[in-house]
Amino acid sequence: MVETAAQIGVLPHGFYSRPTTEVARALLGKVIVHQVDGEELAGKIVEVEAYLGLKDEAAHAFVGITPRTKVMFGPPGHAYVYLIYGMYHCLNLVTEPDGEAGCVLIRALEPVAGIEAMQAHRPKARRPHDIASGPGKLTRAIGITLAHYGADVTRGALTVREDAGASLFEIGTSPRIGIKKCVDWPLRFFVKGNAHVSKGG
DNA sequence: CAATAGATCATCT
DNA sequence: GATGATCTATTGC
Repeated sequence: MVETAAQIGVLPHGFYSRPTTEVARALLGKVIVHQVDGEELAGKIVEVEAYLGLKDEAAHAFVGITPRTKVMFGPPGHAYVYLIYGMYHCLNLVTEPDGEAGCVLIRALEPVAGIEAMQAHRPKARRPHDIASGPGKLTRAIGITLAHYGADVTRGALTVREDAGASLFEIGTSPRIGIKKCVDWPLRFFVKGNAHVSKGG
């Protein structure tokens, strides 16, 4: 890799080696950066959901280790990407120490760099807050695919960085969306009042 | 504005 | 062979 200065502010593995709900809340306000052809496509995380592995019937990792879920049982700070409904990718970040399963689903981003390229990836988005306000939307906007499965998010083209500004915001909590098990667990977290959150804000 | 149907395929049984 | 951690367009109040 050629980047050096570009890696400043990247969150270390230790950031992810903690209880999943703690990491989920801490990820709000952080910035996901995907470098494509020398251009940076970046967005601030404004909505996430925690999936607790073996304790959580709604989590993919609940069924145990399979070719798909094994990355969640490995070391933290890696990407878990999967295809849902045959056409949309979802991006998760692996949490908990090596050997324990857990991940955080990234549900919405507020675009901060490379916005024109993101818009080009999402021709159907009519307004800025339509570009990445949903798990399937953001992966398409910044170009995440199954090729990113298992990628180390502390180095390489896809990274997560500290937020540049010391932004203060309130964290909202709600049940997770689109699942059929553990429907009442309050594991969805979002930046209150932010227009880029998937459900109204 | 709310409800619903259709698109489409990797993964697991 | 069934099933989704979704999005969009369309229909119907």
